Amino acid sequence: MNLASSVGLSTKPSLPSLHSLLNSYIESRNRKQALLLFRQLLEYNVKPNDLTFSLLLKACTSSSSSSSSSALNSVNVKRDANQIHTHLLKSGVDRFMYVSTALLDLYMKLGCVRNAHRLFDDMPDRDVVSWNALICGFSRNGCDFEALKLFVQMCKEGFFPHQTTLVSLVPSCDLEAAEHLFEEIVEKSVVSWNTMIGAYGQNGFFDEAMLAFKRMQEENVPANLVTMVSLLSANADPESTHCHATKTGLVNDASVITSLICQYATRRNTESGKLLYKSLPQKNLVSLTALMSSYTEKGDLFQVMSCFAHLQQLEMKLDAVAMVCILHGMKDPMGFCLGLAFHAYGLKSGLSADSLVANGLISLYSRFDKIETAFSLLSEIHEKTLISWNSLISGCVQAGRPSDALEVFFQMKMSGHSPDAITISSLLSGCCQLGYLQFGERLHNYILRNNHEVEDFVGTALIDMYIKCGRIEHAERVFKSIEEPCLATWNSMISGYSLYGLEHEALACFSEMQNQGIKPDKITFLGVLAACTHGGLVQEGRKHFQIMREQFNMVPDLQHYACMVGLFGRAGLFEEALMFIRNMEMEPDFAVWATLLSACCIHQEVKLGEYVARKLFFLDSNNGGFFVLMSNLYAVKGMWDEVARVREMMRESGGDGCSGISVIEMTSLEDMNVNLSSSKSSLNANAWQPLLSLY
DNA sequence: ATAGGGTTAG
Repeated sequence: MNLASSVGLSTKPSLPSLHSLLNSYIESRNRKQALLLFRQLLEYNVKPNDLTFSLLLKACTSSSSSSSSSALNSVNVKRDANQIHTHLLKSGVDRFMYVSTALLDLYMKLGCVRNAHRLFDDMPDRDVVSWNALICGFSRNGCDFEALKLFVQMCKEGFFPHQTTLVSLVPSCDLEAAEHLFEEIVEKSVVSWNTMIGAYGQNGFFDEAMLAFKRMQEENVPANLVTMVSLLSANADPESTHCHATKTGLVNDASVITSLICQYATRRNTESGKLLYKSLPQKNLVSLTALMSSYTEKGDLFQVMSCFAHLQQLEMKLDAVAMVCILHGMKDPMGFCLGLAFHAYGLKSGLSADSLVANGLISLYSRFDKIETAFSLLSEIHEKTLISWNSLISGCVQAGRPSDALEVFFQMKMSGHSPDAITISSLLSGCCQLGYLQFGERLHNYILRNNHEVEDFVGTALIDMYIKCGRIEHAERVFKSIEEPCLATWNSMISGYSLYGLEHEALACFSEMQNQGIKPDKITFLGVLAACTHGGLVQEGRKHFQIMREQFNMVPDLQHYACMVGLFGRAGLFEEALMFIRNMEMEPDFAVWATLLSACCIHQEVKLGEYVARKLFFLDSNNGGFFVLMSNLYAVKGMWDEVARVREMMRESGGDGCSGISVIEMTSLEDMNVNLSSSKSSLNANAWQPLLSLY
């Protein structure tokens, strides 16, 4: 390839002319051209100086590849940085501190922490700027402890920390230390305030973020667009922030608009999001992605697609993030077809090579039980991240193939990844499906031994696993070890007690939860009502149903109604049950009537039972469950002719009444094969072999 | 120097 023509040079260039060319590449963010020019300069035996390197490094740092969000992570840039490093040493320009510092900064931005550190160690002299680049780099790459250690070392060596260094250290500290650092800053600039607001927000201290913002206003430091963005990501109220941004003129900024769209989306307000997007003078992909994501959350596929049409009208192209967002919205069969079309778009545009998009595709295919496709997608990812593995593991579990999930988990371990909270909670939920207590216990041990935090998700999954595997006392122990259980954790425990017929424990748990200031949701009430039903606590059930509607303004779902019908029916209060069904705000479904029929069986109510069975037949004649119930009801009353008639109807309708499968825990591979080789489960004994000796 | 859209989980 002719390098000269590719960068438009035909004669030996002078250094100043090369520098001005490099400057133009920096402006157009063209890393590749800048490097080509540099290579050509070497071919022409022009000696680069410190400015040449400085410009070249700037071109690398500011480079933005066409679409991928992970531009700076690419292997290519890392390779280029290493080459520049070599030439830097060869030419002796590394004696210029500012050039070495620029390279150090690039290494840090690429995540090459070790290279950066070595470069720093090799530097003959350091100044505050190079120290800052090093400390800031460690902090940005999540090496918080290192960053703090270096900060101390820097102070020991007599350097006075600059405000920048202090700011960059804030994310490395826990919050209290950050506050101390912050108070150390005498002249607090907008940037310092923004950093503190951001730190509060990222740690979930939303009230503190708001307080810091108020203090900042009191001290007459004017907010800028970063303040708005940080506030919004600290869950600030979108309306009042919107108001503030409008008054200060900051609402004209695209990133503020994007953040507002997102924050309105958390309140399910897509209408304001749409208006904000429309107000943008320059449409851009990031804001549009935020808007699409708000529609995705709401399940409004039509609006997602019209956003996509809008994007095409503007002749914009999707990038990886936008693609992932769209794929995430494909949740029904129609969506799956569209998802396939977007897979094709990804293949044509090259986007599907991005591991982000590949992960999104894996979840898409698993959502529709296409596990084989998901498997092959994973195998094609070159740099498999933990998220890629997790996507497939959770995909298998969701598709009802927990043993495949375990197989993938084993492969993941082999490839050198350690499970995180998401891996573990997915696997635990897979254990529930298999009733595989032993493996669940191993995961629990793994969590304890590796000091994994038993946080919301893992804690809830553990409790669920123990409950579904018959060990309520273990579930209780886990529950009691959690200091501040979240709503889902409380819900698990309440419905667990209810499942075991421990209605008083369930109700005690419910009131304890409210004492702790946790607001119940619909799932909580499902557990509470089920507890009342199981325990025959009619009055308690009535009371809680009323509390749910009147005190918490919730509209009951069909499941809540079914629960109540069961409560009345089991107590023999058939008139109340029927009145209740008549007064429902929605059409009773199969489950509601089936609950009543089952109560008829208990109380041998043949006449009502026949009436209900007819209802059920018209609602869903393919669901044969009510045949069995009816047949049992007649049998209890000794009405054998009727039993025979029902059995005959059952045969005619094709229902065999025995499609259930029981799974019991297997303690050896032989057991497993015996128990499951003939069932629907895709359990693969070979996959389990290594697991048994895993820990 | 501080920041904007996204994926995996109960």
